[in-house]
Amino acid sequence: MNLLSSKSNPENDSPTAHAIDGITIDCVIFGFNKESLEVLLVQHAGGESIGKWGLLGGYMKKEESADDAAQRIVSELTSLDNIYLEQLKAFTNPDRVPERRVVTIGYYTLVNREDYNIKASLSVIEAKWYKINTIPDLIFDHNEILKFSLMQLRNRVRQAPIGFNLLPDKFTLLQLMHLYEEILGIELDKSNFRRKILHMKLLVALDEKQQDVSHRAAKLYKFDADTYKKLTEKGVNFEF
Amino acid sequence: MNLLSSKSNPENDSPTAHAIDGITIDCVIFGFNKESLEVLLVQHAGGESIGKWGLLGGYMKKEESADDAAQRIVSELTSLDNIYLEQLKAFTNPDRVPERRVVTIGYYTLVNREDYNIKASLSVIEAKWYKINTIPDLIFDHNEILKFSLMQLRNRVRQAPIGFNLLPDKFTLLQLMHLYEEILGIELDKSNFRRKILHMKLLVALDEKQQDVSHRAAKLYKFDADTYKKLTEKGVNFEF
DNA sequence: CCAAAAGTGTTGTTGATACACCCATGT
DNA sequence: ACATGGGTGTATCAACAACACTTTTGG
Repeated sequence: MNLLSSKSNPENDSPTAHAIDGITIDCVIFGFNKESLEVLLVQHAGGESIGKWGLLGGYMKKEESADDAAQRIVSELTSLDNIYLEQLKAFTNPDRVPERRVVTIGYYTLVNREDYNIKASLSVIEAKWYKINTIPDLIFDHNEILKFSLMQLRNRVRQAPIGFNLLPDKFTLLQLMHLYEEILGIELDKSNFRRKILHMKLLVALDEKQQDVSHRAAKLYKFDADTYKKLTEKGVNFEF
Repeated sequence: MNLLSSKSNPENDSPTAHAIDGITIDCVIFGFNKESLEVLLVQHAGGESIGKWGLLGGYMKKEESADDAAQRIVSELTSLDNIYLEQLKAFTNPDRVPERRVVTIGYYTLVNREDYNIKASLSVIEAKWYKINTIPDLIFDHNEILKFSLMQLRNRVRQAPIGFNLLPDKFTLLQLMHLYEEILGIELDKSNFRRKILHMKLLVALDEKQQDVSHRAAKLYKFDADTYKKLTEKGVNFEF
């Protein structure tokens, strides 16, 4: 009756015939600078495509999960811990890497550039921020991974307040608005944005104002993660 | 300067130290029956957990992509081609399978039960539909994969009309409404649902009615994929 | 005083929600 | 005639878009 036998659950099979050359992790690291969304790329050091830029990557070790591997790889470069990290998907095209069969699991992360800058000097890999619309030709399928991550970011940002991870702890409403404008590629109305975002009760107004600006100083706010958790069950709508 | 050397792009490294035992594909196959959402599970035939149910799975071959592998594996069981299939993510917990290091790439698919039933007899694996809220204990981390796929389905169904893949070509508005009610776990107002869905112009009214029902026969509709493609750029909102 | 950005108020329109009601058909 | 689901109409309310306006501050 069961001609396919154990094929129905192949994780029990002997794997010899199916082994591949390895699994890597590649991370799209997003940052926000003034008014533009940027990505951290690293210099390709060895191998056949020397000199080209690519995403930060590394091998997944046998005894760690992909999430752990991604956290490790990112903190090796940036010294940042506990950053927002989310898996994109596995990229498995058989000829995505010449000669060998390497599957990569894509991740994207949102970092606060202010935190990053403090510790960037610890890094020993050549790394550089690129604006989202001036990305060069990258190694392997990294352009594809990047494109996918942008799509994912645009989707996720509408459903959860992940955008806050790109900003400093204290920010103005217009900074936040510019962030959304840049990520979503749309223009927003100042007045309507204020009303909507304040209505959500996710922001806490601080007793502080901007310093050293040549115009009226704006009030600073911080994101209230606790309130968010309480609201999150009902589903918050970040459509702008 | 570049102490980490080629580590920055590990896909160029020798893979020997990192090789894992294999990559499998596991598919959550969703179907819709009368008023309930169901999942197709298969009997675990060999290995240590004999007799247990699990997701349909198979090895990814060295020369195929994960998408191709998933299509192949599903059509081997159901004889269905060209079904709606989407990658969930990679599941990589180091001890998700005892003894060996097997990473699986999860997929979910939406099938039309009417099509499926016709050809089900070709299958040689024990397979059975389970209602979404009566799922037994599954092998490995398959319960986790299933849970994740449900979450994903609920999210995706709000943003694109993928739900249609679960219905026959011709359906009534109330069938469609029940589908959304079941997937999202909410109650909908008949009148408001009609208005909203017809407003979208994604449905084409057919010159046909239900047959053999013991009440007023409802008009049949079909989904218009062309109109959807035209509308899809502006973003269609399937929030109910 | 002017530029530039912060911040407030008003108004028309749209769309969601709730609910009442009529219609067609098989038993 | 009545049960069952199919299908229509309407009043109310909340959210959003557009846009005009006032306030604060540095140069």
